[in-house]
Amino acid sequence: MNQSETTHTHVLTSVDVVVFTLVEGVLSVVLAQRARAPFAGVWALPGGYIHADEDADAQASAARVLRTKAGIENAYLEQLATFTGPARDPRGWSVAIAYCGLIPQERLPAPRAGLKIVPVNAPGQLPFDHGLILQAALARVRSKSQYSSLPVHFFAETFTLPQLQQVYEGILGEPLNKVSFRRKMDELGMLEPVPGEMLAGGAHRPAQLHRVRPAFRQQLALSVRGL
Amino acid sequence: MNQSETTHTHVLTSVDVVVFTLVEGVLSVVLAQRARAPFAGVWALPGGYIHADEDADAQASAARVLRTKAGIENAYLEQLATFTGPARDPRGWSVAIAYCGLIPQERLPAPRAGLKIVPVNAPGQLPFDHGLILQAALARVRSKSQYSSLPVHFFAETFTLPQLQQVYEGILGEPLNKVSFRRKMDELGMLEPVPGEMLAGGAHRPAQLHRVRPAFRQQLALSVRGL
DNA sequence: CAAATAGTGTCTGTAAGACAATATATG
DNA sequence: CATATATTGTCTTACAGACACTATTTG
Repeated sequence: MNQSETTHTHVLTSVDVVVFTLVEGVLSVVLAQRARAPFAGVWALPGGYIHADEDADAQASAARVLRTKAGIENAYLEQLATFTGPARDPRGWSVAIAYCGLIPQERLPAPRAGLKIVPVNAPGQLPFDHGLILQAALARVRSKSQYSSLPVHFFAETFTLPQLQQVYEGILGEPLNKVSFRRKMDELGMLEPVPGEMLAGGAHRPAQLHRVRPAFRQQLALSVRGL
Repeated sequence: MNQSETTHTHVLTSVDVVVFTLVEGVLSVVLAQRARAPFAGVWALPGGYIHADEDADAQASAARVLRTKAGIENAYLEQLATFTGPARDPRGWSVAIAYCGLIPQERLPAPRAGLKIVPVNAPGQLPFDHGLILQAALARVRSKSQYSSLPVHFFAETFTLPQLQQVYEGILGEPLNKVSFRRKMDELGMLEPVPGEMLAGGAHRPAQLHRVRPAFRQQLALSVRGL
């Protein structure tokens, strides 16, 4: 071995997770208060070191971090990007594998100290490069919402098409055509009506409840064109 | 600090680079022969450890690895994904930040021992999870070629629209409509004709040479719809 | 001028959005 | 029945692909 191969200087390797949820239609992100230095007491994205002895891969690390530091389980997770360099963490050259998560609000744990949900438009000042990571996650969610079924992960079991459309509109920040939206959802073929289940919500016709077809539960449906 | 934070078990952190080029219209990938264990002598994706003392970030590591292990400079690089886990490298739990690169064939170094360019369809058996990484890179290039200007990075300075269309067709593996292709390229607004420069290539009308507008040199033009 | 490829004009079909009609709840 | 929202039908418009025509070179 020559020197360049033996000098694999150790770098700090961690995961950071951006978990989105919808709070009354507003796209929001989960922040956790840091327990220790650096930035002790500061609100930040949930993150932590990889535990080589227990994590099957970095996504498992992300799930573990969410569970232990935020009490969150069963979020939909996908890898976002990896943020690296000598300056992003004061402890030294670091690698942060960032994950992007979606979860319905009702699956979040009860409000607790050290955990808060804030609108993505006003996250406050974030430590490290967490502001950058948040922006990247936001761009990812908005981008994928234009051509995939990603937003269904904001719902637990069943939902109506008008509810789903509202969620898409909340994420994308623009109104969508009702007919086109329903046509698209129909073409994606990923939803099915729950027989006999309607959501009555006022002095008007109730809406049909839908759910994700089992075959699509773990995967996303991608549309070739936009929604 | 509690135990879970002090036990940030060290993991091996490296970069792997998938560099694509076109060899007579065939999408091909650069492989380097491994100099040392594990898999000494085996053909693999160029890769190496991050050097915290000299790399500004992981992309700089990837550029350095390409330069030192393959003699490649000035490739267009973008981060692909990060591959992790205890099993992908026999040395232990590892993190490989994978990059995807594009380069025109004429910018590749002269043929040398320990370096080869093989068609993506017949890369041979690759060590680690490099087969998986290659497939992911391939999917990325094909996907982005459907809605972005990514393939212009297979050309050095100037090219004709028919040449560019052939490249898109080679990557996507299907013929494209000439009129639609030119309309799209025009809409993207990223190309400009080189005044007076034509490519005469036979007993027929010569083609106008184009180049990427300076403003788009370092970025991609994204089309909302497909090409 | 014949042949070959470059580049353009135009038609047609498909898909998205606008508009509006119908359906079904509550009070 | 008045009202409000769900759901569906239909028209219009925009855009991608098919087709064909013109342009320009070599031999």
